[in-house]
Amino acid sequence: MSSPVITRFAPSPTGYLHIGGARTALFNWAFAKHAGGQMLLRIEDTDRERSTAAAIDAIIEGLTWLGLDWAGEPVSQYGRAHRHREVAELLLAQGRAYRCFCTPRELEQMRARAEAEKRPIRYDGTWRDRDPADAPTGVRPVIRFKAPQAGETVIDDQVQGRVVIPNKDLDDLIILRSDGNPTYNHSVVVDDHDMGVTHVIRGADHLTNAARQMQIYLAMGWRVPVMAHIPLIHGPDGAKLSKRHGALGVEAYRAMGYLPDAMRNYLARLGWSHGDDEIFSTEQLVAWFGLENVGKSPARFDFAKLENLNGHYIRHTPDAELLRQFLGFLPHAEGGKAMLAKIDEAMKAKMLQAMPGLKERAKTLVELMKGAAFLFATRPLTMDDKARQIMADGGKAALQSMLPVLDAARVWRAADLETAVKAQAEAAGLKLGKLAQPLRAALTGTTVSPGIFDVLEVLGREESLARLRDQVS
RNA sequence: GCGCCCUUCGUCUAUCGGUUAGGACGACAGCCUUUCACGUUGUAAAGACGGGUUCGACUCCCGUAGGGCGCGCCA
Repeated sequence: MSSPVITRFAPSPTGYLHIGGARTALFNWAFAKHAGGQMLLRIEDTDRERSTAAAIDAIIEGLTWLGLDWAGEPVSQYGRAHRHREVAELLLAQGRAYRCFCTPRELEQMRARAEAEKRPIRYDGTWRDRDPADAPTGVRPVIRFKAPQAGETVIDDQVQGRVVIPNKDLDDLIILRSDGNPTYNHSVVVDDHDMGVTHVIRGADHLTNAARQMQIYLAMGWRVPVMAHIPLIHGPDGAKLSKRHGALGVEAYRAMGYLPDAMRNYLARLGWSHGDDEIFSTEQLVAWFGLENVGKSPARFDFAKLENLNGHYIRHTPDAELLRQFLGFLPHAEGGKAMLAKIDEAMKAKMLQAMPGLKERAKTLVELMKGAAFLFATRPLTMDDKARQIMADGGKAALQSMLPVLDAARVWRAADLETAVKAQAEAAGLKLGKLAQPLRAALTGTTVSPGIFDVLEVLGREESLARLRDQVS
């Protein structure tokens, strides 16, 4: 029996939980749960300017919405700075690190020169073996890790395989800034070690960092955790995921009306697979998840598939539960709060009644919201001047002739009504090209509606049907 | 520029040396439905390229091309 698995999700508070981060969290979570272990949450908040309470809340809320939990309280990396400093001093004392007195300006010049000469951009090791007595006055030094210069660093990655990086390509990284604060690569190692993390699962953008971090583990004589670098998510064009491609926070997806279950399912399938299984429960994900089934190539984000999946989850969620989720979604939706304010118990009952017809047509909760809008229309429905004119011009006759058809149909949508009215009008020899739009608005009270007969069903068929006839005649 | 990684239908993927290269989304066509949606049936659609290794390569090796990531006193 091996030691319990401990994974961690370690986002930096950027203001929202990035979709890629959400998937990383999901993988960490699923892996830990699968192994009967647990996931920890650490906020990489050493960049004080970015680390606001709101940014941290966004991460926690995003994870919670996705249904991912973690053990214990979130760890603040910044809060552990003293420990990072302590380890840096230890490395210094052991001769595994040294003080570097180069100024940022000098380093910049060094980089510029290297670039101009087409040389690898790397710290040249000026202070690596230089006598600290040569130190210029007035320069606060940083502490650099004394990285091995020969040989290679090998990462036995669970996803990427055996990755070999020549040590000559890794320079002496700064572990402690001149202001005494630790840098990322150093903090990560100290924290992961101290927190007992057994498996580090993170984005492939950290692969090179893994090599540098491993050198620190080795220098400290610490056990190196199992590494797994999962491929990044790309945009539809194969390039980096941009804002317009979906590089949004999970909050944005929530606002777009995606169900957390659908999101979780979609994200899990992005880069991971279990044979031909496409739709699976969280329990199945946990039961099936393994690093060996994570692919190595980046996956493109595909809204069409997400939407399809979301539609499936909406359709398969029991009405009452869907209503509950819908109500919880409204505060996050554009215009949702206004709708929420109009929802009382009676309205909830109506919505529940209309739900079977509604959810069949909605791929997102936003569509569900639009679909439900007809329930809020005030009655009797009113016609605007334009509609009235059209009715006088022959629209009334056309519509009247349609009543038997309307009556027979179980469900009508505004868009369909438009088509049907046009067809009917043409058959009657009427010029009603412009009839549909205003008529639609007039009859349903909204521009988007699942249709008249949904209204009738919910309000009471007889009465409303009579009211509709009144309007037309 | 240097290092590392990636490459099967448009997209997500299965395949772990021998398959008619399978599934899903999307697309198209039909059925169901007096509309839409749902459902359902079917069609088109892939191993980047070039060399090897092997009786046999999508699968293993090398190269080329294309793409990605990294190279901060950011994380």
